[in-house]
Amino acid sequence: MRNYAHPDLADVTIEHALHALSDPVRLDIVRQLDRAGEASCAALDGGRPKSSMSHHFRVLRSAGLVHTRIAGVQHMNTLRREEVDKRFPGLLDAVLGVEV
Amino acid sequence: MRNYAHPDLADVTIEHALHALSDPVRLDIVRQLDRAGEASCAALDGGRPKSSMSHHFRVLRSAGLVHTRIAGVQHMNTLRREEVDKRFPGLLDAVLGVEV
DNA sequence: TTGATAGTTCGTATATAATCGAACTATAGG
DNA sequence: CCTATAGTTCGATTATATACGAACTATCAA
Repeated sequence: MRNYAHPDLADVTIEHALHALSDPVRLDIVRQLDRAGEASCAALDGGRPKSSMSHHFRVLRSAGLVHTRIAGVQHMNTLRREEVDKRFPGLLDAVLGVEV
Repeated sequence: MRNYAHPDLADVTIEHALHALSDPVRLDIVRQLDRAGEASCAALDGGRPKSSMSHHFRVLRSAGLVHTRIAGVQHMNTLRREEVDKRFPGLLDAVLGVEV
């Protein structure tokens, strides 16, 4: 694995983004990235198996929500905030702003 | 069927709402209700079987997004706009405002 | 009361998604 | 070169969703 492909936000549908956000594990990841700014996969796993997390990060990347950069042995994730905000204005604000 | 139970929005999670909105058929229903204000099930079916539509309306109701009132032989649906806006501020604006 | 209309419920088939162990790949450090 | 670490990929299992025909229920109108 040299590096990841990240889709152009123009190619991401709102359905795709909503689906990615509708899973509790992934929503938790997104919330943590929103606070933390950048984090490795391991830092966000909450005790779940690596293969499960790998699956969820893949879904988040394919929905254009998360960017993953390889930094040595770690894969560092960030929210694609600006791009997502441009493509889906107000969506992340709404989702992240909810009283839980 | 005398009438429907509609959940209190306080009992609806954001995950549940996002999941309900992530299906293209249901998103289409929500868009149409947003424009039309109120519509029967049949008016929104786009040629799909009644049993399929019944399923999707049930999901939308259980996510607190749609209210259904029985009017004679028809079941009239509306978006629960105000309540959803109070529970998930900005969510419907974001979802309905997207460039398709 | 008969028939038409609108929608539900049930059952089943099929598709999609989540979970996670095991084997694998890549990088860093000793 | 060896080992540990971080994460991926594969494959199998299980869970959850979707799709939709068929039979049913409720209402209205003739």
